[in-house]
Amino acid sequence: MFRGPRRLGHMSAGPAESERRSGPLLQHLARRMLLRSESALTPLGLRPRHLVALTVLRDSDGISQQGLAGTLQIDGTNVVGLLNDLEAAGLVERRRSPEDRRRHVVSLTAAGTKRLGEAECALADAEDDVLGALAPGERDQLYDLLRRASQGCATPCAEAAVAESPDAC
Amino acid sequence: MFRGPRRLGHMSAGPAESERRSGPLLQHLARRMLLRSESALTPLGLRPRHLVALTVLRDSDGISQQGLAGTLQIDGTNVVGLLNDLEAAGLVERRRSPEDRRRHVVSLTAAGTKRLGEAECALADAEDDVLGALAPGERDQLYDLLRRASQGCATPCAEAAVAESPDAC
DNA sequence: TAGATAGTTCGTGTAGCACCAACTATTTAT
DNA sequence: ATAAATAGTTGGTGCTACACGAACTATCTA
Repeated sequence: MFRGPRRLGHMSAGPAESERRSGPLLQHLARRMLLRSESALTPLGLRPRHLVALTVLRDSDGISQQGLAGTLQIDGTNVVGLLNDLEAAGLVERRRSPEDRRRHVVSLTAAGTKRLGEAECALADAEDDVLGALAPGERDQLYDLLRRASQGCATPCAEAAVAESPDAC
Repeated sequence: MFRGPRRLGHMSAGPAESERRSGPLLQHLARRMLLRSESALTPLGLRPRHLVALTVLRDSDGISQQGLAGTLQIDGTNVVGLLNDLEAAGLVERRRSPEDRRRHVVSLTAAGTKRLGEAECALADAEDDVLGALAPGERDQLYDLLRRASQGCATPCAEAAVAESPDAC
């Protein structure tokens, strides 16, 4: 039962169409993409999470490990292992920061940039598969939105949850 | 070393800017969203994965469990547990299909639709946090793209990987 | 000189899955 | 009618990607 019309214009409690959240869809599509990416990346010796790190590093080169932990939102101790992988493969470089010698400045190597490019080529099929319903222009649009969102919350996100908005929800 | 300009217009192997893939960014943002969603959903007795299922169910009501497994791309045996959770909470319903009585037709209950709406409200802060760099109109645009992509690969995706395209990559 | 901070290593725990086996109910093929 | 396939369920094992804690070094700051 209840397969009827979903009363779009309901007035009080029902969430208007505009109340829809991207979160669950983001997770859904990310998972689908993840599954297809794994096999595509294996020949390159990379895991999806490595690609995420490399992608983030391309946009924020010279970040500290702590900064990377903040951006990726994973624990610092796990960043170590992730970077160990990438550095062992010669894709990233850890250099001591001249200003604060406790810090490691992480950056892509030339090989890392190259490998990232190869990986993106290898992901073409996966993307065709998952985003097949979108026209090429729309995919560009999507990429643009994702990238801007990603850069926008580069680091500061972590403690912004205090803002008290009188949301009508 | 090699911090110099990244030779964007390189001619042969280097991936043009247009070769960028959404996959890694999708994963990145999905993770950020996931982390914030967990705490927001706890008071509602839901996990992020439940929200994904409910969201998918809203768009493909009356799907079979196998169909759901295909859409979510998780093993059928795990779908059982997921639906057990949701059914125990009264949010979804399993009815035997009249045409094929082996099948369970899964659909949102009224309570499920309501809870999903509440959850979407609860996710407002998380979304503000993660998609804060996007203007409201852009968020709508993003949602629209994600949803269309999601519906586009509803089920058939699984075995489409055979298409042989002469990609120049 | 003492304490904080960045990174490292090791170790434990957990959630979300995949995957296998065995079973029931039901449908389809022979 | 009987066999084989299919949808779902249950229970179990194992893996991966993390979180989180403890202990340590090097370095910076008070």
